[in-house]
This record gives sequence, C-alpha cells and structure tokens, in this order.
Amino acid sequence: MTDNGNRPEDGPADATDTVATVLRQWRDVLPELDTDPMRLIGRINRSAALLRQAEDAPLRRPGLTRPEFELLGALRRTGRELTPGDLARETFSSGAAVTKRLKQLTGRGLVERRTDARDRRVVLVGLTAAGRELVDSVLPEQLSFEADVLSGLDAEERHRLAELLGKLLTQLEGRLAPRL
Amino acid sequence: MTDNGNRPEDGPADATDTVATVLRQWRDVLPELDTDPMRLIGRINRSAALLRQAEDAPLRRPGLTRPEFELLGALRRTGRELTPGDLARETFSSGAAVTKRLKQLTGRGLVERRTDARDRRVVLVGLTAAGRELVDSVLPEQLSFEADVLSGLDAEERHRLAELLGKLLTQLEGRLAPRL
DNA sequence: CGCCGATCATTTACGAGTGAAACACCTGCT
DNA sequence: AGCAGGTGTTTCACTCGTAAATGATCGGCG
Repeated sequence: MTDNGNRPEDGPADATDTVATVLRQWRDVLPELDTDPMRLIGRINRSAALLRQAEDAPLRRPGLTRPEFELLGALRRTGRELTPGDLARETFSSGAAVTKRLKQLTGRGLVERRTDARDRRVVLVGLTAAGRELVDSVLPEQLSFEADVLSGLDAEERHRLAELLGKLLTQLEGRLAPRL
Repeated sequence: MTDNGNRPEDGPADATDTVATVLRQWRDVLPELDTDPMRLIGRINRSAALLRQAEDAPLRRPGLTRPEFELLGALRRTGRELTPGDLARETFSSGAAVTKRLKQLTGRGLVERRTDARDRRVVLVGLTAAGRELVDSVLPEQLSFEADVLSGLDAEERHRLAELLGKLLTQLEGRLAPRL
C-alpha cells in the first residue's frame, strides 16, 4: 500500500483537483498551518473562475459580455423598468459600471432610458422588444449549456451541493452584505 | 397553509438567499424555463464574489492585492524559484499580468528576478527574505479570517461541501482546462 | 556553420471597472 | 419662497488586465 489517500483529512475527492495539490504543497512546506479553509474557499473560487470562463462562450455569439447579459436578465426577470441604482444593486456592480453598460446597450437598441416624470433625477431603464427577444433566445441556450457543464455530478449530488451552498450563501449574505 | 416552501424543487435552504429570489422571479415570468443550473452556478458565483470581497480585507493592511498575494503564495508553497510562465499557470492569469506584478513586487523588495544561466530567455523568480516573512506573517491571519467567515457552517457541512466541490472541480478541470 | 521556426518574457495600445467629484434635482425646514 | 442637505446619475482620472506585436534566445536541420 502507498501512503497517499489514507490521511484522515483527505477525502476521496481531494486526490485529483488543483486545490488538493496546492494543499499538499502547503503541507510539505508549512506542516503546522491549518489550511482547512482553503479546501472550501479555494474550490469555490476556482470553480467560479472556470465556470465564468466557460459560461462566456454562449454569450460571445450574440456579442454580449457577461455583466451586460446579467443586466438584461435583471430587467427581464423583474418584468418592469429599473433605475440604474436598482441595476447596480441587482448585478452587484458599481453605479459607474452600470452607466457605461447602459450606454453600450442603448446604442445597440436593447434597452431604453427615460427620465421619471415624478422625480426627474431618476431614469427608468426598460428592455426594448429586441432586448427581450434576445434574452429569451439566449437564456435557454445558456441554461442548457450550464446543465451540460454540470452533468459530471448526478442529480442527487447537485441537489446536496446547491442546498449546502444556499446555506453558506445565506450566512455570508447576512454577515458580509448588509446592503440589500 | 401557505403556498411557499412546499414545492418539490425548493429545499429548506433555498428560501432566503439572493439566488432563491432570482429563481422565484424567473419562475414568475417564464415558468416553463428550467432554471435548475442557476441554483448551483449562481450560488457558486455569488459566494465567490462575496468571499473575494471579504478576503481582500486582511490583505489591505500590508498593501497587497489578491493576485499579488497569490503570486507570492505560489512561490512560497513550491519552495523553489519559478519562471513568469510558471507563475502565470499557477495563478491562472496572463503572462503580461505577471510581468506587471513582478515589476511591482521587485520594486518593493519582495521577490527577485535572475536570468537562467542555461537558457537566457527564461527568468527565475524567487522570494526574498522579506517576501517570505511577509507571506508567513499574513497567511495565518488570512486563514483564520477565512475560518471565521466559514463558521456559519458546522464541520460536517464544511466537509461535505468541500468534498462535493472537489468532485465538481475535478470534472470541470478535466473538461474545461486541458491546459495543465 | 548559419538560418528558421519555436519559445519565453516584455512592451504597447486599448477596453473595462472603480472611487471620488460633479451635476441635477428633490424634500423639509424656516 | 428660498435655502440646506440629501439622493440618483453621470463624468473624470486612474488602475488593472488582456491580446497582439516585439525582442531576445534556443534548438534543430540542411
């Protein structure tokens, strides 16, 4: 028998992914370091990076960037006009970024801005027909692409994972994001 | 009895986090859409974003940016000199970005570059004493901070989550990152 | 031996995001 | 009514990352 895979801290899934190698390297150099949090945080970050990179592929065809698509999605799913401030909160980006993206998207005829009648400081942003059609055509592709990417896990595993992440996220949002 | 919380697709943890609200909005507007992948992908992305934002806090004190710290960490944990190309692969960023960061870090006396004797194209990057001391002093803080952030989950949940993410990541890396 | 293609690092030009300041407008108070 | 302070959006100056071009060097092959 070899000496790998039998340490109590190493589960079976820890053997092969990048984070596991990183953890082994740290253990070799600084054995007394408690690297346990990396197991989660490293994997969340790395998964997010890989997914982000992969997810962008279906969006490239319609020439959209991911944050642009999220902005359009926010408008589509709320079903009403939103202000730039709303959009910034909804897409977790800065107000300045939203302004820039709106310039792009209005230029392409996907969204429309109009100033609110009651309060002339605020502008209301809504999807045009073209914008709505674009979202409705891209979103199913995007979702089926995502489903395919996740198919390495079976339904039960995906469910447990989503549930645990939901719990983590609830905690994090309560603790780290008082703004909501 | 109310109608919330009893749909088969909604686990108990789905009730409160941001992603759950987004899913409800989509269901109200496009009920026939299979939003299941969002449950995972949305949560991974959102968790990563929150963690990233939080994690940067302990690094600000020594005036380090996250990618800079990851570069230093790669040098520390491998325990040897690395080339810019190695560092780019190790930190998942472009070569140009690495060059820029090396300029910063050599300026601060945290790393040293020397050209390889055998192959004068390649440059070998190593930690200075100050660099190693910096990593060794910041890393434990960083890890205990992370442990604190994750404390909303108990040990068993963290373990299962890490395991499932490890499995997912293994699949993703096999499929999406042939370069390794 | 000398050239040709490949490889590694760096430079350059550019696009995208950010925080802080600026601007427009509203609301409450006197 | 008029001003003070607050809120919503945009602009500005800057930083950072990237892709593509550049420069330097190696290895092999005629």
